[in-house]
Amino acid sequence: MDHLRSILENEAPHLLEKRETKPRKEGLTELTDATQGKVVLRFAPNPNGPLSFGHARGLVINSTYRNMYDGVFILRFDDTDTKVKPPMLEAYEQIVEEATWLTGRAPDRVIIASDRMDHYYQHAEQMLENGFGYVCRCSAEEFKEHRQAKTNCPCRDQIPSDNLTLWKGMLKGTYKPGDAVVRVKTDMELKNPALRDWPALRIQDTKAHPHPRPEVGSTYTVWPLLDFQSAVEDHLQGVTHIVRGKDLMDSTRKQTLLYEHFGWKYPETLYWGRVKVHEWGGFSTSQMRKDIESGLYDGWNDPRLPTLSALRDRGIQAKALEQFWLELGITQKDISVPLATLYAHNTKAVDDKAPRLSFVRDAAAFNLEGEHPLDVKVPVHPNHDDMGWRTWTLNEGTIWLEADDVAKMDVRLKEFADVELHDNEARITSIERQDSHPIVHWLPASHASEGILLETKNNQIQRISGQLEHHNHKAGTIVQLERIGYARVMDDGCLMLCHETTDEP
RNA sequence: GCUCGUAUAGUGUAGUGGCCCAUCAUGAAGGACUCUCAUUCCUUCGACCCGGGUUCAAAUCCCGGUACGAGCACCA
Repeated sequence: MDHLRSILENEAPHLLEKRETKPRKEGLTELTDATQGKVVLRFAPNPNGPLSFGHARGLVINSTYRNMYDGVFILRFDDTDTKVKPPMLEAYEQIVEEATWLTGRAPDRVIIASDRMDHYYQHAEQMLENGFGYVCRCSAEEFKEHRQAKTNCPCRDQIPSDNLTLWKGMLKGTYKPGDAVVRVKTDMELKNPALRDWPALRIQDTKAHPHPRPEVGSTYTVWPLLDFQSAVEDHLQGVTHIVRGKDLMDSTRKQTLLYEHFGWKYPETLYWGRVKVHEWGGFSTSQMRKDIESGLYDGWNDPRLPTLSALRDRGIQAKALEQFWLELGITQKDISVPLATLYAHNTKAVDDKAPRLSFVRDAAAFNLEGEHPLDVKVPVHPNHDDMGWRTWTLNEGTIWLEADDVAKMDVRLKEFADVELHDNEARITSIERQDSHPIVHWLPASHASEGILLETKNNQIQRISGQLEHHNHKAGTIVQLERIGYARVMDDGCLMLCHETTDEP
């Protein structure tokens, strides 16, 4: 090897020079077949509750692609189930608002499936007329057997006119839920059992389970299933690219078969794997809904819940969520991530703007003894003089110290003086800083009031009481409590810790 | 069971046959700066699932195994 190297050095030294390393890929991978200005993307959450952490991925990825290609981003409500996953009326508005907050702009288009039933009916009829769909009157169990045995169900051979008659019957309310369903004719021999003559529309009892939107209510009893509704709508909206979870891979295959029947071109599709968060495990919208109704949680923005509104109320910035999801990209791997990663992004988003504030937990009172200047001036932000100063006037002698710091005996009151602690006395030993005194945060009693810091820990909300520095930050401001962490101002006396601490093992 | 998918440091991620004794972030440990246990900066730690094959050359291509995940709903 060394010999070869020396030969090369003499004969062709340029071969030994290191070539420039390829730059690391930045941002999302390019979409295939994407033309600037011609890309149409959509994200379709079920409005059966407000958005949660996982939904942020769909929003961030799709809207980032929208921006990359100067395309169109559609927010679509797939609200076609009134019984198993009934929509929540308030969620429609809230989701649009949350999506706007997260992506920094309103969706280019908002589509509500329950407004567009006529389109789905038309396409169902077209399907029956052209013989690539049929009305199946088998029970779910009966059909399941056909699917497994790869045998055609008797309804499959009905001629279009008979199917149309049955379809009219479905619309008129002749059948009850489960009595009739419209199927897409694929092939019962297909390798993947999920694709064999899949159901496209079914009957729902909207008298017993009305749609929560008053303009829809009990108007319709025949409803499209996701695979059909979504496929037709994607075509009508001219969607060019779909990015979605890989649990929907079979959905793509079903829909591609439908597109072939209609003679449409299916959008380019990308998938991501499942994401779990260490600290949260599994949460489903319907489970959260139950737990809120039963009183286990205070509401959708309960800080223990992984909803977007809860995260937002805890002071997680849209930018941090965006960075977090972009960093994960769109791999199909199933992953489990710690919240620490999100918090690291949030710290970056928040620190430079966060005013500093003192909060003394489990405050112990001390009398200040000794000579000292009357005023203490502390910066609002150590790196930004232009953010101003906090001035504390020490006309009274009482100061607050954290219970945990009291044990240290000799401490440096941050930005002020070294003191010795005896009983309830804090005797000033030096105004100048002496080495080796641990620096602690503190407050003069005249500039502090009783306050509460809320922290989510082990799925509990801890209320930490203490003395909070007087301030006039508006509710919603993210401050940094010195030596504690970032917190969001709830109201004058109450703060919420942004990044909960984890107990050391 | 059938079908489909994925496997790179503790956690994520880059890498599409030679730029790779493998990138970046996060994490952990140490340090500098700092009158915060913050921010910023520096250093260190640590990985190509296993076994075959193709090739002059494999993290990368092929086959097999293993592990994990998803779908097989008249839910989305």
